[in-house]
Order: sequence, then structure tokens, then C-alpha cells
Amino acid sequence: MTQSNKNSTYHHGNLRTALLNAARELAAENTIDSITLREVARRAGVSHAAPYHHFADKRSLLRALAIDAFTELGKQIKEQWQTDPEQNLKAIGMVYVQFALSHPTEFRFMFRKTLCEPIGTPDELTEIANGIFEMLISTIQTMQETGLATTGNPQELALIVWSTIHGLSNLLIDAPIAPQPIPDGFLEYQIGLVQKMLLHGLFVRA
Amino acid sequence: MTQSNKNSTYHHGNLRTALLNAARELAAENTIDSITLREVARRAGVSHAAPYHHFADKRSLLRALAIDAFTELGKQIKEQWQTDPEQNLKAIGMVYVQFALSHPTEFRFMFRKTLCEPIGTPDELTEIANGIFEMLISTIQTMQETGLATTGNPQELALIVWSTIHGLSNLLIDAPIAPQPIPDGFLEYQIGLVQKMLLHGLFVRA
DNA sequence: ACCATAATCTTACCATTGTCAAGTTCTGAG
DNA sequence: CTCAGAACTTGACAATGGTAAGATTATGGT
Repeated sequence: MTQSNKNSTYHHGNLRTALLNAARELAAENTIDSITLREVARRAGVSHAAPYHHFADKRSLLRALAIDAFTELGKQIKEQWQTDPEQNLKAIGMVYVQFALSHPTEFRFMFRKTLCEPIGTPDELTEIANGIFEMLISTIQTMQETGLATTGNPQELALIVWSTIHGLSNLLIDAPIAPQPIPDGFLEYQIGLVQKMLLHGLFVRA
Repeated sequence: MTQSNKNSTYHHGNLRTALLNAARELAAENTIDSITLREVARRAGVSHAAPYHHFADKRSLLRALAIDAFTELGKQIKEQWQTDPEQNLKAIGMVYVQFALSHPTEFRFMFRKTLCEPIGTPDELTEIANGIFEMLISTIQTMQETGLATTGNPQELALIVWSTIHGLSNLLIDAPIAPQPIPDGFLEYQIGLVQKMLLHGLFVRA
């Protein structure tokens, strides 16, 4: 009764993505814990119950953010993909850490296990993450086939590789140490160290 | 009026630690996000406003948990400390990852930057974390002095070392992959890989 | 021993949040 | 055209973090 909008904006048209964007915005301004369904709705210019027609609950909204982030990361890695496996290994590292640094809030979402589906459910999040992980594994396998790396379980080797770049990303973002802001060239240098370490320490040529 | 306890339990006596324990319990049962000040108070058998006499707010309570966890980790590392720097490097890695695996919720607290003091404030959390980090740095320095490692900025090297074990810990706990539960001997093997990688890849002897 | 003062805890209250149920408005397929 | 259902709104509920004011107990200085 109060409102008599002539223009029919009763249906938002693209609310789902508007909500996701609002949530990202909110997270960037503050913390990922400061995301509030009601504030998200408010920013999308919609009532506080509207989101429930696009997401089952708050967790689902957050999970969608995590899925989006993983998808984007995968996309960025694929864009850098070439034929040389050694090159690809480096690309994965650089893209990964840079993604974490330039989208810290999104990066944090990706590893909040709370957001995953209950155990046993086939999880979209898990699938996408596994997709990226398998790019790493196959890179290592290629390196092994071409004699660039030692034999060994590629899965276990890949876990170590992922650990190094994931750990670096995490520490740079969230460790209660870290020299902020990060100096110029620091990233390249550190990634270089990691690269060297992997090639000479893990993938020892026979 | 309702209660007329003869025994004077009006003062809890040790509420602060009781609250912390209740919080840890709650986190372990569910998620660290499921911690509720009111439920914590309930479990400690105390009114919902009582915690505010021991912690400024919820964040302070959680921060105390993080500080406790860092302290405990530091203690465990020191217990394994010996003279051989190579041995110490291994000890740090093992203790670190094992701590993460056996106290996953506490481990997660340690790296929720939200819990740190506002930027600029001298932060107890940062201090303790730096203390552990410096044990790593000094280990590397010792290795350099005794010719076990190449020259290079010990701080930067330490960051890489920390990254590897931190990343491994994180992935094992929170990555949406990870073969759960972790097979027997898996940990030792992976840490072995890391160790090998560091010694042959990062700390190349001249 | 005594009492003021501070520490500890309680009750009452507020705004905000996540979620649900029931109603309202729009849209598109038949 | 119409009407089933999708997209939204309003209103309510219990629970939460936080504050304020009062009750209770401990403590130290005299």
C-alpha cells in the first residue's frame, strides 16, 4: 500500500548475481564474516527475504561465492596454459599466488570447509577444486614422461607442489607476520625460489 | 529469589579458562563459526553477560584461543629442540603438521586475521607468531654458518620453508580434496618429501 | 575486626540477524 | 485471456552480540 511504483521493478531481473556482487563488495569492505544476508539484500535493493528465492540459506550464498572463485582461478590458469610443462608449473604458481593477493577475500572463501556440502554429498566445490588439482597432476606426469622429473606418485608430488604455493599465498594474506605491503618484485623472487626448490629438490632427474 | 545456593558459587573462581575450554569444546563439536558467547557461558554454568568481565567482546575470546594455540605450538616445538639444525628443521615440520592435524580447530583460529588487533596496535598474537618464525630463521642461519645451506636472505628462505609446511597443513585440513582419513605413514612420507625438497632444492650447498 | 571499594556475576533490555510462513505482484505457457 | 507458478514483500520468531544497572562476594587498608 505504501509503494506504488509505476515502473515494474518488482522483479529484479538479475537478482542472483546482484546478491553475489553485493556480498563480494561487503566482504571486501570488511571481513568475510561481516557478510549479512540482510545487508546483502539491502544493497541489492530488495527485501530481506528475497535472497531465499535464489539461495537455500546463507551458507549456499557463500558457497556460490567459493565456487565462483574456484572457477575464476581455473579460468585464469587455463589462459596461461602452454605446451611446456615446466612453463605450466610456473604459470600455476604465479597465477595462484597472484589470485590470492589480488582477491584475498575470495581466496579465503575457497577454503572455508564449513561451506562445503555435508559429507557424502557430491559437492560442486570439490569437483572444481579437483579439476584444478588434476591440471597440476597431469603437468607433473608430463614432466615425468619427458624425463624432466623423477618418478614417484604424481598425486603425492602434486600435493607437495600445491602445498608450497598454497602456503605462500596463505601466509602472505593471513599470517600474523608478513611485511605489509609486499615490496616490488618480492613475489617474483619468492615464486622463483619455489620453482628452483621444486625443480632441484623434488623433481630430481635420474 | 529463585536460587538460594548455600555454597557460595556466585564467583566461579576460574571462569576465564572455563570459558575458553567451553569454546574449544564447542568448536570441536561443530565449527569455529558455531561458537556462541551465550552457549559458551551456558556451558560454563554462568549467565550470558558474565563473559564480558573477562573478555572485552567475542573477538577477544577468540583471540585468546588463537594465542593459546600459538603458545602451545611453540612449546611443542621447543620440546623437540636439539643442537643439530637439520634435525630441528625436521622437528618443526613434523610438529607443525601434526599439531594442525590433531588440533584442526585450534589451528584454524591461529590464522583468522580477523582476530588480530587493529593494524598498528602491538599485537600479542603477532609477537608469538614471530617468535616461532624466528626459530625457523635462526635454524636456517645456523645451517648457513655450518655450510649446510647456501647463502641467501634467511628471512626469505624461512618464508618458503614455512610456506611448505603451512600449506601442507592447511590442505590436509581444509582443502576440498584430500583423501580422508589420512593413511598410516602418509604424513611421515610427505614430510620426508618436503625435507628432501628443501635440502636439495632450496639449500643447495656451494 | 571492619568496612569501603573493586571484582565478579545477574537480570533486563536493545538492535540485528537468519529463517519461515503467508500474502502480493508479475510473467509466460497453453 | 487466464491462471499456475516464479519472484518478491511483509511480518513474525527465536537466538545472538552487546550494554546498562543492580546484586553479591571478595579483598585490602586501617
